[in-house]
Amino acid sequence: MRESRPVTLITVARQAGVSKTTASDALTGTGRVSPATRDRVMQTATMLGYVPNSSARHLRRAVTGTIGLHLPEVLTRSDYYMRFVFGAVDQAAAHGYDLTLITSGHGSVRPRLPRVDGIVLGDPLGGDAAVEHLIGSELPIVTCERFPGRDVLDGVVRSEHDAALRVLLDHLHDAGARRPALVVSSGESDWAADLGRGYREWCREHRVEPRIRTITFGSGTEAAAPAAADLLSAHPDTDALVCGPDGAAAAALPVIRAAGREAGRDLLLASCVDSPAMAEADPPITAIDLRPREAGARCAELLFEVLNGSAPPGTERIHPIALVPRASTQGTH
Amino acid sequence: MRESRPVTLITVARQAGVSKTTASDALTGTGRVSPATRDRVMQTATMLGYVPNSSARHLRRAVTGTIGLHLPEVLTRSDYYMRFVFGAVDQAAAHGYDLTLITSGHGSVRPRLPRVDGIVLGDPLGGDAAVEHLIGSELPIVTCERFPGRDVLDGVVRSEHDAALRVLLDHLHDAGARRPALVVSSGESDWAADLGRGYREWCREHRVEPRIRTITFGSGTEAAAPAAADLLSAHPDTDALVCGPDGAAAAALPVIRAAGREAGRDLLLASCVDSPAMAEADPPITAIDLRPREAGARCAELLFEVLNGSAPPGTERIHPIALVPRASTQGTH
DNA sequence: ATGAAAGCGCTAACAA
DNA sequence: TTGTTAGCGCTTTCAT
Repeated sequence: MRESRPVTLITVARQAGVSKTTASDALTGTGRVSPATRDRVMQTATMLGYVPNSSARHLRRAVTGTIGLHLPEVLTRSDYYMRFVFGAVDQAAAHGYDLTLITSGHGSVRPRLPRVDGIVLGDPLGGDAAVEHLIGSELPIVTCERFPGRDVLDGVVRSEHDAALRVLLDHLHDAGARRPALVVSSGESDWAADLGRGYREWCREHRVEPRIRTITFGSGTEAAAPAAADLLSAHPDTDALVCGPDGAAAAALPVIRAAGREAGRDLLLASCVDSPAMAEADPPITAIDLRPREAGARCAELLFEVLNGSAPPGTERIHPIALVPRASTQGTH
Repeated sequence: MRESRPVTLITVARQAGVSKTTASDALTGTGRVSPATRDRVMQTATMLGYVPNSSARHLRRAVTGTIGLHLPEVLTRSDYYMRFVFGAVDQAAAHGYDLTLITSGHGSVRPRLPRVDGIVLGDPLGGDAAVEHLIGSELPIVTCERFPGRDVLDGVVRSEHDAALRVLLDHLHDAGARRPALVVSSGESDWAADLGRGYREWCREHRVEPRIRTITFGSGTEAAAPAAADLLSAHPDTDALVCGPDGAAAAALPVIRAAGREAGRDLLLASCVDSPAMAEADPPITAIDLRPREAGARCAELLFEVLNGSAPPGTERIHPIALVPRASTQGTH
């Protein structure tokens, strides 16, 4: 037997012997009703299993109860973004919000604005038309990492990737590496730009020549292997390899073996993005844990604060990230 | 300047010189209006950038426009589930539906039923209290894989894992393996039960003794390594290792090396769940591609058909899966 | 401290 | 073929 009739506010009100208004005020806790009636109403509500109809509520309040999330189109390849999404969904749910994934709308001609109260942009890429379009919408926007070439919008959650990379390079140095090389994505993303900068600065300070190979953002691991191979053949005395893109370090492992080197011994290897693949590689690969789930949650959190006015526009929050040392940077001591 | 006033149905109607109803009928395509006015209304709608207010629509139609998705609590560890979710979200979006992730509600005492029009259960585990609760809700339910010990609910999308495993075992046999072993999850999931059955049948037909180690569903890769190690030391003449759980095969690689064996040469290795980690392992690991994204999409699709009555209750759909041979099962020919 | 009434934007029923 | 009216469930005036 299907549920006969959903329990509405009126059901509760009648049962508790009060008006719609009072019932509403009691349940939403506006502090307008006496504690006594409030308790009574709440009790009957729980008893009847009342669940507010969010469509009606949203209609009345002229909000959607939904936030939008846009990510670069590398989704399925990336453990990082998957976790980021779940963190954001979690946090949204905790605030009673839904989350809609905003696709870049390859199909539709004029990408329609989604019905959302605000937007989170994960790793906004410079030159991304969809991102530009969203920014033009005047909706509250929080980004994860800065949008290259623009001021902070309503809010930003970002990490100090340059500093973290320098910690990683110091760690490699401690393990004996003197000529570290870097495989990194091109700089449309603030993250990649940060990494490049941190690396170059470190090299300057340590008076070593930068050895960089750049691959397309989101190109994934196919591009990483050739880049690593090229790097190792061009500079055979490289004693440490740092890979930026998610998963690239794992893809470099076969290349390293093919070059007759041994990861973790005569060639240190590290990744700027941690993932299960890094932990389970052989040898396990040292990586920077970007804590994507927390990052996603914090972006959503900040957006809610912007929405309710408790965070001023332009708020910037630093999301801490951490080095996870593993066998791949053990060296020979 | 914030958007002055959202464009509503009335705006469109007035602009097109028709009534609310006609505008509505024109835009929803009920076939009540003349083609001429229909075109005119649609044109003004696009011109004004009209976006229907889904809260109002849902309120009126007495639906939520949302489907629920419940998964076993192994989410973050599993590439499979991540993809599954995105497939379902995609499909839902294509039908104008939102998707709410249903958590097992560790926090709340009495797990509240979510406001959804129907539910997809991914890999429902026997004995899962949250799943039982959802099933008791009388909401339309579609499962991915059968719910152990129960009849098909409103619909099921499932794959023939036993058959696929037999194809895999034949493949190993062709590559010279005669004594294959299996690491699999315990049988609360229909998937794992299927695998166990397929393996035992194959063994019986080929007159070899089954060599199985069982680990907890969702325990991830920590449990897989010891199980594999135990298997190899108990049966040193094992010449092929098949791992069920997502990622377990990659975790087995170090164990295999430690045992002095070489994966793909004197010990074939395969996984029952494909993932990027399998493709990028060294050597790349043969696996069964479960096509999770498509599976998620098909579950959502079937649920929609159940909701609009075009699929009869109890509908069962087979989701094809495929073996992806890689170097890890090359053997010595 | 509480009620009554209006109305959010939409669609289904009833008219014409 | 089209228009008018009512009402989905809720919150917000405005009144008491």
